[in-house]
Amino acid sequence: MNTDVPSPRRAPTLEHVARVAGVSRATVSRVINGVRNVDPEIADVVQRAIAATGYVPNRAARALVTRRTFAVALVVSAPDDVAFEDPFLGRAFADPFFGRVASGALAELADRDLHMILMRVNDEPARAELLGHLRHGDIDGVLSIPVAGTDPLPRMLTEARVPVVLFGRPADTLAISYVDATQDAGAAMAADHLVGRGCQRVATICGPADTPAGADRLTGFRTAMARHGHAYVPAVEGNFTHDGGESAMLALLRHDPDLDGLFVANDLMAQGAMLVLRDAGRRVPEDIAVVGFDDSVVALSTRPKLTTVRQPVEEMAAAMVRLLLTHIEDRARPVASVIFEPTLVIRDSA
Amino acid sequence: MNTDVPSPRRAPTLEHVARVAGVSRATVSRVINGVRNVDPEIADVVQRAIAATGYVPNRAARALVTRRTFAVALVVSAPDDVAFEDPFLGRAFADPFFGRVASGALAELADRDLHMILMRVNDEPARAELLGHLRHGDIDGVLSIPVAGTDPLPRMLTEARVPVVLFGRPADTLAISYVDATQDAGAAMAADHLVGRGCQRVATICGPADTPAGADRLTGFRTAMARHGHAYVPAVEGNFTHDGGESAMLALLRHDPDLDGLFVANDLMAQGAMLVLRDAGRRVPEDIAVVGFDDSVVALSTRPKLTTVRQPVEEMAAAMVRLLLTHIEDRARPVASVIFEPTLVIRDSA
DNA sequence: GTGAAAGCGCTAACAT
DNA sequence: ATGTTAGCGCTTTCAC
Repeated sequence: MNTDVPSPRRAPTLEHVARVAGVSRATVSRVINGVRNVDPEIADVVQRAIAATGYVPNRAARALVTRRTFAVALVVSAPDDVAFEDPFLGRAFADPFFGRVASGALAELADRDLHMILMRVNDEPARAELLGHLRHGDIDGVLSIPVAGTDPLPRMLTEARVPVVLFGRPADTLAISYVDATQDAGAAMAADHLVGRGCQRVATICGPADTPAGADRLTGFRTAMARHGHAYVPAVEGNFTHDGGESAMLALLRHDPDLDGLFVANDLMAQGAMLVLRDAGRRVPEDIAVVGFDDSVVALSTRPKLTTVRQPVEEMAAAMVRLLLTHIEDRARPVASVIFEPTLVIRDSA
Repeated sequence: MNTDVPSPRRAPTLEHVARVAGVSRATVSRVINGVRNVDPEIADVVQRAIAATGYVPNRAARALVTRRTFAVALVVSAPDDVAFEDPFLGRAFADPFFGRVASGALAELADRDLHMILMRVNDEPARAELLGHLRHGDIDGVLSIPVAGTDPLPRMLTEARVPVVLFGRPADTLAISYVDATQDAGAAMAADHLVGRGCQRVATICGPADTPAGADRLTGFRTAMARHGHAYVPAVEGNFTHDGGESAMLALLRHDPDLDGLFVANDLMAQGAMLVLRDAGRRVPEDIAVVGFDDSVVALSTRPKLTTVRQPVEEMAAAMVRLLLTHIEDRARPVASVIFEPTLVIRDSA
């Protein structure tokens, strides 16, 4: 192995490695990409040359020929009428939920040397641009976190036949891959727990009816309550924000002042609701037991600490990555979904 | 203009556009990159051809020759001993603060068609990899959010002479560009406000001494209090988390039970502190006035709502992007910093 | 099993 | 002012 090749000031290329190893570029390329047809002896020399030169493949060059960029987009998408300055969406990145998704996906991507490009799309030009990137091969696929049920992006992505995985089932019936948790089962756990501790007058603050998560949690909760003999459960819809939780709680209290159990469709709203309950002189859990959903960081910052249904968001995000990769590697692969089971985390509020 | 060129099933290339427009690739390239030497007439024909074909430049090809990828990394970095599962860092992405930075930077980048790659680096391999990407030209530059003062990354980036901008001034004296707010001035506003409303026994929950923000806010606060005749201000250090705020408040109360004013170095800790105060039977602001720092979303979810020093985080992040671009465009450009002024947002806690 | 050679789509000299 | 040409660094037939 020829060791006195001058080290270039630019990053070493395949060519350099090849010269150092005394072989051709093609062989080095084969070694790097793990193609079988390589003599172990030669492979070894090449490996040493790679180490000696500190060679790292150039992504752009590789992307140009393979038509894969080894980058996926994590997109937070919303319909046109939802501005990211809205309380609902302004939260998008600030929301602990988003942080967990990003975190889980990142861990899985980093292991594979894939880059994660963060994008926010909430208007037609942005959607067109995203599609352009995909079609053009600037991005290999997309992990999408839809924040509203009316978002047109999932359908566009599906029709463009582009690798995509959604967080949560799509609002419309769509042939699209997604990762979700059994929202209804989670809500049922909340119901069982509330009933189990003896609550008789139970209500719920549910999520927006046009979001699958909102709808499923409400249905699951009502079904389980019915099973326990509570045919009717008062529900007020909130928008998944802290303030939304406050207003919903106010409305609920006005209507049913003697509640002794409450299921809130996410922790942020539960936090708001608990503030209102305290202002109203209700003790939690003595007067009214409260169960949230998500197990986000805010569940630990309520007083008392929030009992809540935990979604394994990080693992779900990791699963999204794995699923997306199968689609990227085989464009013909049929859509699939991966469903996780939530768990009840019992703390002090119920 | 030749319009009957068959549309390729692959994304159109410069070549296609050139054929449609009846000119050479070079000319099309020139109009796309806004090089002057183009006949307005021809430029117009080319523009139409671009529109007709739906042409979008291929990033990989462009990156290969220009040695610019038009992508910057937003890195959340920490020293080796800080695991991202720590309460301190687990927050990283979940922290509303991070969300604001990402949001502000993204807006500025999107306007320029630059991609934002999210990275988390908290060990040596990750640091080496990041440096490799930079040196290799896989990434044009980095926006760094250091979460602890002892982080070695800023120095490494500086020494590698790579385009980088920090959020907040570096912990060490380093020739590095950064964007910051006048932390001491912000803390002084809190002091003035507390003294202005008549507080006599004032303490502070400060941030980690090894973070510039923590240190500056403490110094600024003490200096301003001294100016008002309060030579000594009790301080307990917290770690910028909700729980940290709780423990610090507990310690403070044990030591100085009769406080009537409190400055907390960030909103998250203020939230925790207020919970402890309530448990201790202290009314805010009647018994003790509380001022936070940041004006993050949690400032609106405390009871009473938190009076706090606002940092214009989104604008600061946008400034980081602009500063970074100057470094990317001119590698020899001397380091610079941009400093913003915080403002006091008066709500109900003080 | 290995090398030679062609190109991926683009920009930037260099000619004209 | 425009076209021609030579690569950027890599993968991938296709010969051998």
